[in-house]
Amino acid sequence: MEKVELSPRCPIRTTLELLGGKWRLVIISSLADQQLRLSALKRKIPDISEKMLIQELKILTENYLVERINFGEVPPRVEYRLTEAGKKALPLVGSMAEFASNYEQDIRSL
Amino acid sequence: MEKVELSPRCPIRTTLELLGGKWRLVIISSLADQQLRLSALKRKIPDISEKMLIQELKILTENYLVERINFGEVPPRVEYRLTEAGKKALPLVGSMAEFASNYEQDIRSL
DNA sequence: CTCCATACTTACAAAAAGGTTAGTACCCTA
DNA sequence: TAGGGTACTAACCTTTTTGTAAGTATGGAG
Repeated sequence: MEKVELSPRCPIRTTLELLGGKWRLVIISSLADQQLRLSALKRKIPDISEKMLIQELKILTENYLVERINFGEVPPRVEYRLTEAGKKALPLVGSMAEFASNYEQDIRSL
Repeated sequence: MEKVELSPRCPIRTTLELLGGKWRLVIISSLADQQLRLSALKRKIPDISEKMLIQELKILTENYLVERINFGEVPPRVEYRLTEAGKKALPLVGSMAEFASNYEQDIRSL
């Protein structure tokens, strides 16, 4: 729930602390090519609960992976986008996609 | 605890189901270049509990990412190694390491 | 015949993650 | 002045994950 303080130098652990869990990478990949408001993210990730979405966005923001832009309007308008550090998680998403596709291949031919 | 049945086609989800959690990728990266017996893995990952190590190895084995080799000796001798499918998780470990290193850079210059 | 080493199991408990539901604040519009 | 749309909070509960501690099986060495 709070800002992550990194454990002593296992890069896997570091990455898991920042990006682990069911939703963070899904959120990041949803922001890959457009900044979106909360309501749009909700629509893009239909099965996430509102609580988790907001909570995870908050953590990602606190860790400088996502930036929150408040337009100060009423009704509220807030948009989220990846920071430069956050964009660097995208190759990881790519690796995961590739692993998944390889895996399904490999399993079928078994 | 049981063999994973894949959810309908989100590659991130697929990969998380197979490799998510605190230990699986650590185990996989420990087996990257040598097949090891349980006791050796325990030494290599000192802070994993025996139960988790065995449990996660079992799941990885059931999902064809790790192979269990039983030498049928007494006292028991069992070794674990990555399958071809398991080796394909290594680039993912690489991406995670790179992300972590980038991240620490980016954070420092902030 | 007792003990040892190794892999593994089981029962239980604690902690973390995720989900549900109801509510708040804000100003605008009707 | 009542209601609507949007982002967000809070209290509570369930489920999942992880950890702890004790115990099992095996055959050979002493």
